[in-house]
Amino acid sequence: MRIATWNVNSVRTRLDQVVAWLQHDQPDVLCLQETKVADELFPHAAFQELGYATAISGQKAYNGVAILSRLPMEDVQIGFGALLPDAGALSDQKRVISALVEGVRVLNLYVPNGSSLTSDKYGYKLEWLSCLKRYLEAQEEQADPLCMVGDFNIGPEARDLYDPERLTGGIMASEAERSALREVLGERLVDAFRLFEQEAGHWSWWDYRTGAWDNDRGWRIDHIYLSEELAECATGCVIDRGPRGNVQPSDHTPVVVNLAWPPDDGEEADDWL
DNA sequence: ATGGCAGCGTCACGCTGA
Repeated sequence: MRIATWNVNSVRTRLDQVVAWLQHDQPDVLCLQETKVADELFPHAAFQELGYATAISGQKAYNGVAILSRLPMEDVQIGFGALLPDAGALSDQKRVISALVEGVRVLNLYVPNGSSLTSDKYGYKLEWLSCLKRYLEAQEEQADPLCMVGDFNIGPEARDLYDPERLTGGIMASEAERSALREVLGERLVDAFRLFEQEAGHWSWWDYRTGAWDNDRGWRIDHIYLSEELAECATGCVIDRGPRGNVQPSDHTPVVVNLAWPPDDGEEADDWL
């Protein structure tokens, strides 16, 4: 099973690029962030024509997440509110959607950016991450293997930033954000990309401004996290830089994980014997 | 220290993102 994540910065503006990428890469599941469209205007048909079912949680102009799947998708859950009745206003912005695919809980997140360390939005980001931690505790009780993907708006380590000396401590690289993310991951979730690649220089986002793409000044802020039973099945995880080089690109590019899932029945039988 | 680029909503430019 191949699962991908891509912040497309408007699914309508990027529709042709997303369709082309789906046809080329053929993931089983593609999770989108920043769809920036109200549900009634979501371009379902373009994806259905390619054999992908759609699960969406959108709003006008900002945020918005979607899951596209060519495998059967069950039990779609929208917002923190689906598992946390007391999530309240933290569930208002459309940043959380999940679905069960082949017995895997695919959780698609668009973590708030936070704007700057002195902004109210920064406090909201930390609050939101703390709510996510509680949400995952509730999810764990359901006992489904978890594949948590999305735009985390955090570079977890120095090797995830093009200029760690200058950027560490600032927005998306502050200790409070990083430690909130570590709390979310706990002992349960591992970064799929880092199972296969230890070096710096692998980015998923390049600022539109100041020639960041041309100078390869990027960050790795789009991640795929796996619970243990899935991590054991991971056979590769790559960042596909290609779409960032498109004409009129998103500022993010897709991240893809390959899983040998469901596990081979024969192996299970061997284990059992 | 600041703005730079892009999308949206609604039609001139402010808000938001990262």
